[in-house]
Amino acid sequence: MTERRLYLIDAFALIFRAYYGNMRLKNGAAYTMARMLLALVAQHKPTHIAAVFDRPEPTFRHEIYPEYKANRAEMPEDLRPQVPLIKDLIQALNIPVVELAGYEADDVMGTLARMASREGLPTVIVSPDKDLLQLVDDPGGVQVLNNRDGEVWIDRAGVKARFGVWPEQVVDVLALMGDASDNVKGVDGIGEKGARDLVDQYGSLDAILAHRGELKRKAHREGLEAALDRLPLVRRLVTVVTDLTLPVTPADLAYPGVDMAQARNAFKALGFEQLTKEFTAVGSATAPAPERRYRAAATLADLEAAVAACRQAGRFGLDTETTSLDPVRGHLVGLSLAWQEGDGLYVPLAHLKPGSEAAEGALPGLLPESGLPEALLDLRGDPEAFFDDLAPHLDPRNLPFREVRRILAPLLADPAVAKAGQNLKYDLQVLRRHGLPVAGVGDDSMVLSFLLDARSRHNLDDLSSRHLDLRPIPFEAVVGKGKAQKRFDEADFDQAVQYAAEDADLALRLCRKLGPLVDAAGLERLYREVDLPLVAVLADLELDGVRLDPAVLERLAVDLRAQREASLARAVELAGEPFNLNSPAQLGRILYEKLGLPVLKRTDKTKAPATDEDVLTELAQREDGEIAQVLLRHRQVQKLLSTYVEALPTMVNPVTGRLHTRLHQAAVATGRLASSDPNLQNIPVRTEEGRAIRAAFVPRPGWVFLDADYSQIELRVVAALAGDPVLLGAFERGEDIHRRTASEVMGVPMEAVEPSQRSAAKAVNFGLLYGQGAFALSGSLGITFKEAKAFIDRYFERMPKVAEWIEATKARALEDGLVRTRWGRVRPIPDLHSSNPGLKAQALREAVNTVVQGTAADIMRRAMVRFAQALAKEGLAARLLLQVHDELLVEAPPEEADRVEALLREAMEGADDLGTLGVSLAAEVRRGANWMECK
DNA sequence: CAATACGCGTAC
DNA sequence: GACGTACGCGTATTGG
Repeated sequence: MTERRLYLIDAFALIFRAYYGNMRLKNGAAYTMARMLLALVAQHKPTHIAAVFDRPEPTFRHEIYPEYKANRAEMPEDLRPQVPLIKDLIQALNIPVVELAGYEADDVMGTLARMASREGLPTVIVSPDKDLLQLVDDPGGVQVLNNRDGEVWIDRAGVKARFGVWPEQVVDVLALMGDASDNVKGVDGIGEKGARDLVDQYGSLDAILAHRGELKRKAHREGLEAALDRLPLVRRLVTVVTDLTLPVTPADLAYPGVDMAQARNAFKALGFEQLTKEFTAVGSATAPAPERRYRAAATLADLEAAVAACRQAGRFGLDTETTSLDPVRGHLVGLSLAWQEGDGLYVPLAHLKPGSEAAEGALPGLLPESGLPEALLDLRGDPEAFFDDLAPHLDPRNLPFREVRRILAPLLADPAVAKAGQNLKYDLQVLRRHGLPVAGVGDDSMVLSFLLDARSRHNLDDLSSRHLDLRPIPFEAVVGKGKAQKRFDEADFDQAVQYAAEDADLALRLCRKLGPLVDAAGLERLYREVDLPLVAVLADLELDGVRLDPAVLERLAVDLRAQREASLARAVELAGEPFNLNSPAQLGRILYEKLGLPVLKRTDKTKAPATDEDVLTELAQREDGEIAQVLLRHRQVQKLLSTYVEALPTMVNPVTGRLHTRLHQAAVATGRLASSDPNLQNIPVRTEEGRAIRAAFVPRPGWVFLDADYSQIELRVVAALAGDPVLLGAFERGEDIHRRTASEVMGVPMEAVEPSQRSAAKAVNFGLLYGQGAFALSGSLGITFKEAKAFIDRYFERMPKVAEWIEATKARALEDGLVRTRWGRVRPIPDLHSSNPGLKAQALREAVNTVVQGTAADIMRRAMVRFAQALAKEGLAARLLLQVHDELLVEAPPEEADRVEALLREAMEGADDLGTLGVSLAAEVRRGANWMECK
């Protein structure tokens, strides 16, 4: 018999969470609410339960304080109609709905909880709202279940731990800090932290008031003095009422359990197909779990049998579990193999003993500050020694790493056995760092999904529900969320097994499903010859990293900090008061309210007066514009310092001494790669000062950098796709394309083109790629709209094929609702048929730009694969370090430099071998002792 | 405290 | 309305 307990659901709080968690589906809030309640009922088997709602009528709080909740936004349009549906749904689940006019759900729950306590019935309040912590009372009394972050139970000690004070002190804290969302003002100068500290120190609000003259902080003393009259009212507003007269008693809330048929009818009426199906099954009172054959390997013989089965199958799903999402941090905790659908074997390697002290620093072999496994990072360390050190802390259910490695290594390294995974790049990196190199990347569900639709989401959860109609165990369900989040090696063992084995199974199933779709879409070659081999190329690139010389940046930092201080001082002097130069809001007040400068532009979202570079440049021209000038300089310096000069050195990996960026293959809708942590695709180059940062990027000692740029690759793509003879001719003759454009459009001979004419032509050429209009061109060139329009018109007159191609591309996009690159990569563009003319125009620009940018991106991907293959074939030591859209950075030993340069040029210039473009590609290679010298 | 939004600025 | 694709920093707000 389960323990008697009353569960009180804070209905609106959960509904809002359900709503924001599932906005995309029609009736998404109702659906998610149903799922949450079913999970709660299945997991906790409550003996008593109620869903408590707020009523729309004003409450006693409005009566004693008219402004109560006056700032509340209306309920979202698409949520309001769901509320009655949700009420019906809850009742269909046999859960009683309780509400009382004039009082909020909090008060009803408070009263019910107190009544239950008196009857000896323990109560659990399910809510993320901190206000309810005041009701907590144990042992055997009231607990709060915050199921926002996984599941967090909060008892008296929990309130103290999370909120800093005991439950009976919560109202005092709330009174001091107020509640912005209810429009209740607390004490000026006291925020949440201040309130907690004060109550903790003095014990209660009354005690604080009695000692208000002695408080340390002036702001606290003055704030309290000013709020003295208001505080009793505030305290009453935030206090939950526990003595209402209710039409129900806890005994009335006994829970009979879900009635399958009744629930099924409700789900069906709401159109929840999956749930309807689940509840159609005969049998138990709760939703039947789909059959899982997921288990952990208990012995090495289990593993050996699995390896044999994988070999037999010729391909298997592979997934690794680690202590960190960052592929160059953390260590292997286990790995999963799945060789037939529905099965999955998890191999546990480094799960900690339950309840063992798992503080990061306490684990042997981890660098104390970063938690990095030292032995594993530089690829030369000894992973087995690391696991030996770990052994005393490990759960006995783990298998010994040394033996597992011996058994698995040949399978993983065998290119004839295909590995299927979700984001295999990550697994490749983790395994290689543990002395388990992988060959035979057979399929990657993330890469497949990206090829089919570059716009959608590609994580395992989304893919599984979209393509398999399965909802995998959420990662958070295993490790928790927020403060209570654990590392994977600390998670519950059995849950970890299910989660991990499922991932390998799902990846295998997704690849089986998506592979044929990619083939059917005519994308097989793009997948097999570009995107799939790119996975291993990027894995290596990221692991290699690039060397950074911190001394270069430190010198730069000293100089820039001095400049920043000087401009700060001058700006404050000109403003007449101190302010935060980094705050556009504060800056706006100074510029436009205090100094009375004219507002030239407003921001898009909030219509606040803009303070961007354009505006400041304009203001700087004025007599009283010195402050704008100073700010421009400050902005530039601050940007360089905060984003690059001070940030980059902190991201250097302490073991490798190198910067390991991440390159994302399935991130950019056009097919470009994206770089992050740090982003090395936006290192400054335009200004001299910014460029100096590139001098800190250096090859390993004794080696050289080779840096290769595609020349005008996007314009070449346009020329080829449009078949424009003027542009194609210019490229074939190796001419300066902007000069040629100027010559054609302005009707002057090539040698007579003025620099200003060339730069105008250059602007038009770039604008072309983005679908720029005359208005924007006039702005960027500082000419009139009329002049710009005439310029563009003449451009298309001289190059009519380009105009035709643009129109044809738009027409095709409108017909298909999507665009494709030269090699078939797909990007759906939903707004193409928008009734909003602005959105539609934007969609058309996106369509044209995507074909150009995406085709160039495909070519660059292919070039990277070709180059990596060439290096491997010739057994060279040179390494590919970075890709910046049209540029590849390589480091090589000096004796390899000539050969590598030839290979690099060949790889890039011949990279349209998947479907000839019809224009020659040109790559320019430079050498240098640092990245700056390569420009 | 953390997550999120915003304004801004860097790259190609 | 009027130029496409990204990522990151600092500030300010929110958390229902």
